[in-house]
Amino acid sequence: VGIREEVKSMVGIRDIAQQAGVSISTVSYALNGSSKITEETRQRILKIADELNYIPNMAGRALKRKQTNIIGIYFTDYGGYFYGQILEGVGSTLKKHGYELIVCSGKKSHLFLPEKLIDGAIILDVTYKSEEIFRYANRGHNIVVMDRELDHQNVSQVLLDNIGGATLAIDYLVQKEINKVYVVSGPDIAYDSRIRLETAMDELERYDHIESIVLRGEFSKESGMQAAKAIVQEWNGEPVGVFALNDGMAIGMYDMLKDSPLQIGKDIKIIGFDNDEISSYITPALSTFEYSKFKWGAVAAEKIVQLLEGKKVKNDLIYTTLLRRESTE
Amino acid sequence: VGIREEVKSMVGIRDIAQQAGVSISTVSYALNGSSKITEETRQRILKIADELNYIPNMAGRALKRKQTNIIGIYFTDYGGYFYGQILEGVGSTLKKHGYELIVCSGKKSHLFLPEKLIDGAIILDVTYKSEEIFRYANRGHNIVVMDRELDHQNVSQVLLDNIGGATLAIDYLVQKEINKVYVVSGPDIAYDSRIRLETAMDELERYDHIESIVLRGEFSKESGMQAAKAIVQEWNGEPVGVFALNDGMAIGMYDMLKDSPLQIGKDIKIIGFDNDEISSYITPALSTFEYSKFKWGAVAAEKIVQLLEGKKVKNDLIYTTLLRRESTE
DNA sequence: TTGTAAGCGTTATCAC
DNA sequence: GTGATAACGCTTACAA
Repeated sequence: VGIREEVKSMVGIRDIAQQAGVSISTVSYALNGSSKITEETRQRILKIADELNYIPNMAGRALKRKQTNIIGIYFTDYGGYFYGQILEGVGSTLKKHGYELIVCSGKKSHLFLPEKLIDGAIILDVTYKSEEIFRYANRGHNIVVMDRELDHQNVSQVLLDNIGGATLAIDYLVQKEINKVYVVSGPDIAYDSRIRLETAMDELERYDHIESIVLRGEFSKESGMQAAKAIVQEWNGEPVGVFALNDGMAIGMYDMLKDSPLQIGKDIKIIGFDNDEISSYITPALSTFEYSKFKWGAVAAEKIVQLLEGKKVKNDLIYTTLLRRESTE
Repeated sequence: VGIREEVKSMVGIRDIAQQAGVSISTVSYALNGSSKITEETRQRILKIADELNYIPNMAGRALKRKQTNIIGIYFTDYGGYFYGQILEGVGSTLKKHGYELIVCSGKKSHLFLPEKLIDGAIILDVTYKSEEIFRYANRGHNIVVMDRELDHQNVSQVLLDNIGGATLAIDYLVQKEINKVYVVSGPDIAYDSRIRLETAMDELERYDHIESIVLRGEFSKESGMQAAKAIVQEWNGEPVGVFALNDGMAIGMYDMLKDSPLQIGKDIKIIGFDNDEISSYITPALSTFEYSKFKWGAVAAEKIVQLLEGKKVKNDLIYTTLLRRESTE
């Protein structure tokens, strides 16, 4: 009782060979579609393999082939909608090229690459240190990064056009008859945050009459609420603009502003980034920057395949477009 | 130019052995912390391994050990928020027990189990046929299912308390002075949908004065819109109730009802299931059934670990609670 | 066309 | 305590 049932002794190519009365190499050839074998024996072997429910052992195969045809994608966490779309893009593209995709998270899974469990990695994970990526790239592993700049022969990048987006965000806000613009930043470790912040501040400098204020956030809803609180406290009745560096924080601000005198779209004009699914459902709908997450993933997938095929790979940019909604009138 | 850079010839235990002037078995012992070795030689070997940047090869190890310490979780698709919470639960729990988690999707990845790339599988994926699960279970593989009933020595289940939820949903609606209740179903293949539908209809039969109508949906926003359209068309001015078998469809209904004379919460009282993140942001906020997705995942993870440890495992149920919000007044 | 045998990188059983 | 050596399941020269 309660004793562990051993996995039924696996059927391998030697079992098939024995059944078929041939050698294991013949079986291997038959299974792998080698042309060195009679169509007749192949059929016979295939039939037996099927009857025995043969499924090749990954470890044995990988050990010999030195590849698994599996790509790993790394995210900071498992957060929502955002990743879903990317995964659809990556997954469907990899499938076309005969690769499987697995989603990984956590420090230990970083080893999948040097352990050779996966043939390549796609990274959108701030907790994955660039230094570590470099180390693996130096070992000869192929990697695509979606969240940083990294110059290496074995690494390719697919980044968002944060600069275009952030510039446009500011330009759009300042034409709204506003004298004060808050920029709610993400964490410093996040590349997207750094670039958006830097760009926004540079752009704001071009407008002398605008007072600009940075509020530190963490890309989380909670930090958005904090930022909103600060804004409410120092509000002087004049309309203000807010560029939240992601939608999550903007949504957090909504939660806070609900119980304040500031009316979104009128007293406070908010613009986010990333086009979260929620952004179109909240009231008033949130202006934001959208881009095809599917395409972003698909392009990343193409890059990793090209790297693995030894092709020359250039970096790419995913463009963003402004969605004007009610939060900015 | 463009020639594929070969992965630097991997350093293995034989390289370490050579460097250290010992045999490979000694190295293996040192690395795996065997007590048959001088602390001194161990330190020396560890140092060399570190200098050489040694990382064990997964395939070699898995081949010998016959296990990988990796668990795979299977979802129907990569859809959003819902899965994120579950993954946090599964991932953190598995980590405690020394297992890694990978997220898989797609037919071919089903083979990871018999290929022995993963030690066990957690399934929440309607496209994973029960017949296939049975087949693998019969081969001796351990599996936890979150979306069906399956009686097998090597399979354990962690299901939602759909019956409790659906019963309560109907009871709650009928006390709202309503004479007509629509049930918007999910697809037949989905266990959760079947149980919720069945339960709701059974419960509705107990109320003679209530007219009940089933509208077929697919758990998608689009199918929710279709359902709403049908309801609007036959509306006679009397308030009606709707039990949407998931929040996604309820949200789709909102989209449609926006341009109709029916006012949500007054003319049409809607209740969903699953507590999507969006449900609290839409206006009016959607009444729904919530449950801890984190816990659901955590329990599933515990089950798979227990199965792998050969322990006796019993099935489990995750309870749901009604969130009363404005969509039902 | 088929068989023999070496080897992929580990682990683990023996001897010593 | 350490070292040969045989597996693990598969692929692939090379031989027959």
